Amino acid sequence: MQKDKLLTAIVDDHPIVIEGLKNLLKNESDIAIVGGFQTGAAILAYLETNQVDLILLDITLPDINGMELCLEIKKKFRSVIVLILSNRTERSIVLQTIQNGASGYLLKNSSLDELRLCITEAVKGSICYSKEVTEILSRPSRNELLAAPRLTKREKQILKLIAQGKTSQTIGEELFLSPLTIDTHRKNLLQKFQVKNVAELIMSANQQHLF
Amino acid sequence: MQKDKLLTAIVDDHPIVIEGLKNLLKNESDIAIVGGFQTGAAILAYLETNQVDLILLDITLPDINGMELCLEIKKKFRSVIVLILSNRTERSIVLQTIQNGASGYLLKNSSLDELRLCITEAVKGSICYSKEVTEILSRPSRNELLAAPRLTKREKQILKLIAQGKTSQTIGEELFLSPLTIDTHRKNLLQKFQVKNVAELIMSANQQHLF
DNA sequence: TTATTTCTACTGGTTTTTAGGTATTTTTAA
DNA sequence: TTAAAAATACCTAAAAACCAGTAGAAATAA
Repeated sequence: MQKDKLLTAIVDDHPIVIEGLKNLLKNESDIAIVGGFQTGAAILAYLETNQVDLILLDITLPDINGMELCLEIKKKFRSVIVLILSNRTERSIVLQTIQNGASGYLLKNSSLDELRLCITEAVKGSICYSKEVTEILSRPSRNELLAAPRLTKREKQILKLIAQGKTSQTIGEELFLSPLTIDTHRKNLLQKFQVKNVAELIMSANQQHLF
Repeated sequence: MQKDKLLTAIVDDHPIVIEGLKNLLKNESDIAIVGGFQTGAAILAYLETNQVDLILLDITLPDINGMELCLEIKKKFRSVIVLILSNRTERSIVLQTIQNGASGYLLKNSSLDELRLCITEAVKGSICYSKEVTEILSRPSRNELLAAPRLTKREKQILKLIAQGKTSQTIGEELFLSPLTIDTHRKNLLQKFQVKNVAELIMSANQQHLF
C-alpha cells in the first residue's frame, strides 16, 4: 500500500463537532478530510460514488442509529474502516458497535493523541479503544452485565403497556387476550430480565434503552 | 458601554467541541475567546480572578451538572451571561436552566447564525432559544407536562429502593421501619407522581431524570 | 413559639402481582 | 416438512401492592 493520505469522512449531527475534528486533524500529514456528514443517508450516498478509507462515526444521528449505520456500511463497503467517536458510555453500545464491525471506540473527550493512535491501530487492522472506554469495558456495572434480553414482538408490546401502569386485566382487554395470557408474558419478561418485579423490570428496561 | 469585545469562555467536557467553537467564533469581530474549560471547577476558579462576559455552557460535565453550575455562576457572578449549548433535548432541563438564570438554550446542532443571534439577544438582556428548542418548549410531552414532584429525603431514599425491586417488607427491615410506614411512603409517592402503580412510577421517575 | 411539614404507624379491605407449574395452537426458520 | 420458538390460556396459592382513611411524634420554618 502506498503512502497515500487516508481519505477520511466525519459523520456527526453536530456541525460544531465536525468543525472541531477537521481543525484537529488538518495538520495530520497522512489524513485528508473528504467531508463532514450530518446524517446516515448522506454518508451512505457519498460512499456510493466516492472512495473513503476511514469514517469517524457518531452514535447519535438524526436518521439512523450509529450502531446500525456501522453495520450497514461494513456490509456494503467492507474495506472502509469505521471508528466510533461518541459520547455514549454504555457498555452495551460499545460492544454492539464492535460486533457490527467497528475498529474502535473513542469518547469525544479523548485526546488528539488517542485519536491518532486509534487511527493507526485501526489501519493496521486491530481494534482500539480510548482509555476511558477500556475502563468501561473492564468494569461492567451490575445492570449492564446482563445482555439486553431478546424480546419477542408481543413481549415488547406488553412491556410498554406495563410501563404505562396498566394491569394485566386492562392489557388483556386492549389486546383482546385473556388476562391470564398477559400474566404469562409478564412472568416471561421477569424471567428474561432476571428481576423480581415490575419496579426492577421497568428500571432495567430503561437502563437497556428499551423505551 | 464601549464596543469592547465580549470576553467569552467555553465550558464543555469535549475538547473537540471547544476546538470547533473556537474555530467557529474566531472570525467574529465582537467576540474574544478567553479560554476553554472542561470542568465546572475550572471555570469557577477562572471566574474568581478574571473578567468574563459570556459563558457558553454545556449541560453534561464531569464534575457538576450544567444546570447547577449555571445557578452557582449566576449567584456568585451575577453579571455574567450564560448561554447553554447542549445536546440534551428534555423540556425539563431547558426549563430548569432558564430558571437558574441562563439567557438562552441552543442545541449543539444549531447553526452559527442561530448562535450569533442568541449571543446578541442575550447581551441585550432577552432570552433566546434555537429553533429546535422553541419546538421542544411548545410541544410538551404528556409525562414532562407535570413538573417533577418535590420529594422529601425519605421519599427519594425509598423510591430508589423500590426501583431496586425491593418489597415494603424488605425496605422496612433495611431502614428499621415498619413495613406499614413504607407502604405509606409508597402511597405518597404514587400520589405525588400522579400514577397508578410502581411500573408507572419508575417510568415517570426515569423520565424526570431522578436516577 | 407556633404552624407546617415530614415521618412514623396503624386498621381493614380489595386488587394485583408473583411463583410454581401445565398445555395447546400458531408461527417461523431450517 | 419438521422442529423450535412464540403466543395463547389455564390452575392454585401466596405475597405484595394499592386504596382510603386516621393520627401521634418529630423536625423545620416562619
